[in-house]
Amino acid sequence: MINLPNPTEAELEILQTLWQIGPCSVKQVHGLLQEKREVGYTTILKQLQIMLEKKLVQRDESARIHLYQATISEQNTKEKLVQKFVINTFQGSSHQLVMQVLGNAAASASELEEIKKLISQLEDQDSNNQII
Amino acid sequence: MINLPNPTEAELEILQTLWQIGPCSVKQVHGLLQEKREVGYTTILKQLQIMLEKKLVQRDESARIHLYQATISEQNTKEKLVQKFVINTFQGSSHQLVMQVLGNAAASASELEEIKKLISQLEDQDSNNQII
DNA sequence: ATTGCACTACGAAGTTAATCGTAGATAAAT
DNA sequence: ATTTATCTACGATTAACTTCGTAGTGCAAT
Repeated sequence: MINLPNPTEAELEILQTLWQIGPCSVKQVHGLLQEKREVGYTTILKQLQIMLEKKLVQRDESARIHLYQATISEQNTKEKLVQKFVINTFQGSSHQLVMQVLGNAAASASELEEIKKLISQLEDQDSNNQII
Repeated sequence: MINLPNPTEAELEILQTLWQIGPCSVKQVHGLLQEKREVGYTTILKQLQIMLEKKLVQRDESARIHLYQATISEQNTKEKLVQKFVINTFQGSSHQLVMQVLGNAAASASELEEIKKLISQLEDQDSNNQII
């Protein structure tokens, strides 16, 4: 599996809708994005064509209306983006990022609960690793 | 206080060194960055001049060797960068970002401790807010 | 005084992103 | 069969970023 380039900002915006609704036409993508901001139809079309060249998406050309879908997973893409961001902004310290975000964003009690739960799981894993 | 533009990637790299060592000359910045990657002296000089125009830095021109320093704080800058990143990548859900990072990066036990401590503090604040 | 060094100023080139307009092709509607 | 609407293809533009070379300026050392 070759390594595809990270999506740009505009590309990510499009990917988000592809991840959300699955294979779809330019028109559909444009329709959804149009709700968020003013953007031309051919802009989206062109972006999708560029993304096709970059292999960020693939398309079904069997019908006249082409259907596009993402070739990269949401999870994996976001992992890479986070990784790059952490390197650029926090010199690789993801721990610093977490502290920053938690200190900053007013997390709800239930969200904090969820995070605590995840931490417990991680700690369990850690201790297992050490025991084994 | 007017709102300055977010620093670009190259600008952020320079800002990190300014934050680290305080007011300093082009030569000093270049020296430090040179350790990380090959980069020309005038590249850094030009960047600093551009950053000066953008008011991301200010400089002391009293001596022949100009001294640059950041006009924006590390904390505040990173907050804004994180905010933008969360919007672009996680559609505004910083909670999602935290889950992603924690699940991903192998945090050390002590780091997890630190995060737990912060969460406890946040929870205390929350309950206080609710009581009052 | 002349030469050489260190620093700044500035322009220019190369890239990448993002956006859109126009033209061409295909299908649908009259 | 023409016209109309809908899509795709493609070129062009604009702006931002990054990088560096060259030229100029002033200080220092001979």
